[in-house]
Amino acid sequence: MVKASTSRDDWIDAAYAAFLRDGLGAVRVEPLARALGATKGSFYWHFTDRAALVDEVVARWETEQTDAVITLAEAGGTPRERLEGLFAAVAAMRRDAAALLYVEAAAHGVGDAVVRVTRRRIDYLAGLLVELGQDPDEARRRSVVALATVLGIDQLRLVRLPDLADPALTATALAMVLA
Amino acid sequence: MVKASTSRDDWIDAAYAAFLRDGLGAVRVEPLARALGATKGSFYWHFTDRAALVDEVVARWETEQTDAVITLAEAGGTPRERLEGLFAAVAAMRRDAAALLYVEAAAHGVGDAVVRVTRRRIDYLAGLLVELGQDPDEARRRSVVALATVLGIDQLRLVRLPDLADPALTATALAMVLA
DNA sequence: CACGATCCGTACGCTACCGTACGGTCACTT
DNA sequence: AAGTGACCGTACGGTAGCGTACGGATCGTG
Repeated sequence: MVKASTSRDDWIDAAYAAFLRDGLGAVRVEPLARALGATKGSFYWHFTDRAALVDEVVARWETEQTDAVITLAEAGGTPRERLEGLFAAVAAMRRDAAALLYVEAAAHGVGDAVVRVTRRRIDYLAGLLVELGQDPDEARRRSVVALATVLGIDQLRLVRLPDLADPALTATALAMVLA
Repeated sequence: MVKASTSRDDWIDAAYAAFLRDGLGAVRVEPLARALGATKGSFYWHFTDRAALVDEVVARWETEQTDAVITLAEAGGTPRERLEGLFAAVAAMRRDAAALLYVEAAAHGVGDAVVRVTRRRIDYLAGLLVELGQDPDEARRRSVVALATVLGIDQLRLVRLPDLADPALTATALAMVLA
């Protein structure tokens, strides 16, 4: 039996999936409607416009890929455990094309949200490094570098580089941050 | 006095500028024509289609942002000097939105070229690190991490993070690669 | 049963872009 | 002066997407 109706959350689910696969640019109303077996009539009932859907996708990105990761890391006791938990959580998470978000943010009107999330990420990591005894300024620089590395690796993944399969990569990156 | 005609190179110049500013997606025939004060009639005389222009842009990206950088680094004598020259050249270069290329490559049919350039970059850096006595596998991993870091920082730049202005960032990154 | 609210499909106009057709201009030749 | 080829403008058709108008269906409730 087919779905009777398409809820607001159905639209967000589909949009988030499209975002993970191909970036924010892939969050388009008519293709999503086709994929859902619905029409724009439904969409424009649940949302005022495409931008509203994009906002929802970015909000979900923040909770799933920042709140959740930090919460997971906080499970650790010592700062060292939290740091390792953070790296493990980030390494394990499926981010797919989410890296594109930084690139597409401005064009889609969600630049502010992305900046805020970026700050939170850097602040959290830098805080851990300070707890581990690093100099605050140096900790901040290393945090920026570490975040950049994750974003860059996601980007490299998009062009399918074999080197990225190496499981030792995470260990190397962690060592480089701590050294 | 106005330009009499619009040469093939004029088109490529304008396209490359648009690429640096907003990525490959901004390489569009009609907007470029407007910017050049020309029309599509000129464009389709010089190029078979938009893909041909995109290919030229990517070729230029390779020579300017990979060939040139490696050539510059090779000016150094010792491996250490070449490594520092490489980092300095990369830090000094205006890449702007070129980071987007990794993201857009597949969609615009230039994935192969980007993969080849990426290999060259990693190979060159890994070679230097091996010369400096690092284990080949570890050198490769660190090279991947270093390249990813540059790409990621370019991405962060797109959302205008203040931390990126810190001139010590390059030194930190270099130290992390060497440590 | 009736009726209002909720939800959705269809059809439309609008914009932006790609690529083509075709005619016109201008500078050299001969 | 006529011809030729390089170069370009204009006009067109085609596609893909956004947003709106509006009519119809369905369902809960009095």
